[in-house]
Amino acid sequence: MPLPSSTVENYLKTIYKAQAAQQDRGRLVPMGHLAQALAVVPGTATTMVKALAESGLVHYEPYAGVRLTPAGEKLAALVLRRHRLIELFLVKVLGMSWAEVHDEAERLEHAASDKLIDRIDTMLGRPATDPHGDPIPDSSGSMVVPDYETLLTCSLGAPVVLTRVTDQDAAFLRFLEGNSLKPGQKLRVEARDDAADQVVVRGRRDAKITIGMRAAAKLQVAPAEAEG
Amino acid sequence: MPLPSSTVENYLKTIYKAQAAQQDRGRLVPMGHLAQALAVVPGTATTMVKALAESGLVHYEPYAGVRLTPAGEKLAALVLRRHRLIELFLVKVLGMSWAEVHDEAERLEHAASDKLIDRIDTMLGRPATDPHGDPIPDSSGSMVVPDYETLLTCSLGAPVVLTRVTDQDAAFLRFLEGNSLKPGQKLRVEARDDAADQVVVRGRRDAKITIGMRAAAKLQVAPAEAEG
DNA sequence: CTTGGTTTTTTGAATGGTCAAAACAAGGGT
DNA sequence: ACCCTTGTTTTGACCATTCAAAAAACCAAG
Repeated sequence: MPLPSSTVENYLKTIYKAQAAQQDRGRLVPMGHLAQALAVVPGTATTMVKALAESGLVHYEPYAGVRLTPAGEKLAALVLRRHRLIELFLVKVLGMSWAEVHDEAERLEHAASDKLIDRIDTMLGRPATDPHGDPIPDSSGSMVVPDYETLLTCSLGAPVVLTRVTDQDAAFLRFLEGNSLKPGQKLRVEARDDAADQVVVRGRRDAKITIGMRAAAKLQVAPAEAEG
Repeated sequence: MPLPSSTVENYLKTIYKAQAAQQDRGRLVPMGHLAQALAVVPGTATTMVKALAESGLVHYEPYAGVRLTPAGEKLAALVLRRHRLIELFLVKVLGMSWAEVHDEAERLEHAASDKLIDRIDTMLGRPATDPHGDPIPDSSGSMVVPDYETLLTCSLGAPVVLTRVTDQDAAFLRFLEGNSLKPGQKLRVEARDDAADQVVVRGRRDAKITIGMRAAAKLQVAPAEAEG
């Protein structure tokens, strides 16, 4: 009944993202994974998850893991909505860099009222994605999650558009920005070399950019038609 | 050493405002007053204040009261700065009503980083006051506190400008707004009647507005020259 | 002075969130 | 089947913040 604390919101958000990250939604998230993602010891996660289960926000199976209930999923999606709208707002309206908005949003998401979030949403024209290309849930908590290819899986030579970056690390984002690798940028994958752990990309003005495969997997793309 | 929690920030802010509200800065704020302002029982305030004294943020005299040290005063001023810049930002940039921004700012002030606050400050052109006319401390924590008259003390008939409203109650602010009584508005006090608890004011388009003396004391004004 | 009433402090207990470390369960070799 | 590793839960403790209620200090009036 009482508002969820920011701790609760963070647990739900983290479970949500862990579920989304594993191909099979609906599978249980192991406690260890959750604890690590939240930077707490496993015992703490167990305690907290049992409390969340009491409140009907998660389904918990001892020694197996945890999964959001529909109620928990909705709450988590609304936290994500706040987070992503705030990020986009900070970039678009306050001119902050996409590399620094994540931490800021991480704190503001627990303090902003629904009213404020709705205003931001309206002011930004009900945007579909945040600066990293992450989809923004609507006010009822539902969200379309497009299933993109990555620079690791898309076909060689095909023109694509960078649509989503699935890593919020500030240093990584600054690197991308320095190479004009932001959502919307048109690209082609020129070559991949498994042995050398290299993916060679042609970006803005045909500039050649070489990145590792772990990084390439974090850059999602959609097919592009025209020339850029 | 660690960042102050929002609880600590709220105690400091409240002590600061209590000190400012009593004519004599430097006088001790009684525990009872502080407890009431923070909506906690007196014992809680005592406990917390002793901890603040340990950290060197306040000077505490048992059975007498509490006063901010220079360190505490600076911290409090920076909280106030965050609060007031956020309020102004919400009004100016997001178009929210001045009646509803107080509560929002009350939560956001503990979550916004210095970087964000500086950006807001810059975007608004380093404003001197918030939507209620309260002065905004600069980033070093210093602030000019002008000493205004109120609608209760200014001379009858003299043209004045409303400069500051020292009450954040949403219903009161909505009432003022409905009568065009916002900072910047030119006014004259037409009459005062102690017995009837009435202050009669001529405002926008010479509209006559009658308010009680308690309310009049909360409206601060400065002398105005020209006609409005 | 002494008494009475108000304000303040103390004490003991509760809550939410956390950790460290001991105890426990699960599941795959050999 | 057994053991051993790995992951998980339990236990006991701690910190910050709070309340309720008992005890103490203060102060003004007689």
